[in-house]
Amino acid sequence: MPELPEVETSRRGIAPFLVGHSISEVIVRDHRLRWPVNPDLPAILAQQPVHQIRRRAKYLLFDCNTGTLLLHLGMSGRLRVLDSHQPLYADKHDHLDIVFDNGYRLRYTDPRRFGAVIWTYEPAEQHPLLSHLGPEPLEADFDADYLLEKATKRQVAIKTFIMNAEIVVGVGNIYASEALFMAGIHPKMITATLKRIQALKLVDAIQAVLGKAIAAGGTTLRDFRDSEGNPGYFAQELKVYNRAGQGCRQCGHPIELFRQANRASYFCPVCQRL
DNA sequence: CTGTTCTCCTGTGGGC
DNA sequence: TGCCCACAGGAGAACA
Repeated sequence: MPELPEVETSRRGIAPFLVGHSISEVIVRDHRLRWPVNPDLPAILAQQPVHQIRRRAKYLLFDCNTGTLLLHLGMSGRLRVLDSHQPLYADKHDHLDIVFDNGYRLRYTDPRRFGAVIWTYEPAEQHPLLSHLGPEPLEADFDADYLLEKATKRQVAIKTFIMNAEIVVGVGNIYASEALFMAGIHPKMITATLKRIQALKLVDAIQAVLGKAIAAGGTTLRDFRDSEGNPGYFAQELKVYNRAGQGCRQCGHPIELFRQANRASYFCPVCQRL
């Protein structure tokens, strides 16, 4: 479910309630996430202040005194902040609560349990899950020169390439399709044939689509909700994703759908060229 | 090494 | 209404 804009929307929603406050209690109702939740987590986190909540790729990083809590939402994860006046009934998939000493409670919900909650004592960026990640798409080191340099060494379809977190992080199936449409590039194009002008357009497109999606509070196709339970509004701005058979917003030709690397891939055969 | 496919899990929507 | 199948926003692991 969540790609970079949805994770960033969640971060912005929860941080004001939690940053600077200490954890008083951690309740793990189901430890069976992508990796089992460390049984010592409640003891480790108790009484620790959360100094900041950062995002790296699609991970949220809660910086504490002795280490960092890494949280990934997987496909169906959600975060909410409950206040002390709300009823504490826990639903079927409410797997974890982190209670803070100001009365707020961070609740992690994840029906498919593809998400992860991991404690690390080492600096977060040195953790094996983070240490091989590529640049953040919205930061300066992600540019056309970088993308071209990586692209010329590969023989992969461009959509697979930009969804590879070792190349650039945060671009999932929705925004990969959207960015390629904006850049006028066919999703099957082989990376090694990428021209400089296309690399420039693609970097611009990735940054533009992610930026607009963050501003809209993310994309809600079905599940995604921000920390207050509201949907994201970028779904209505999608140009190709989930629009198979509907007219291209630029040329009117029906949007096509095919399976690429086991994922749905949407494109306009007129506006996007190999 | 590169590139592709499989896998984890539950919920939902479409076809019959 | 019910049953069955295909598929869903991620990404590590296993495979060729």
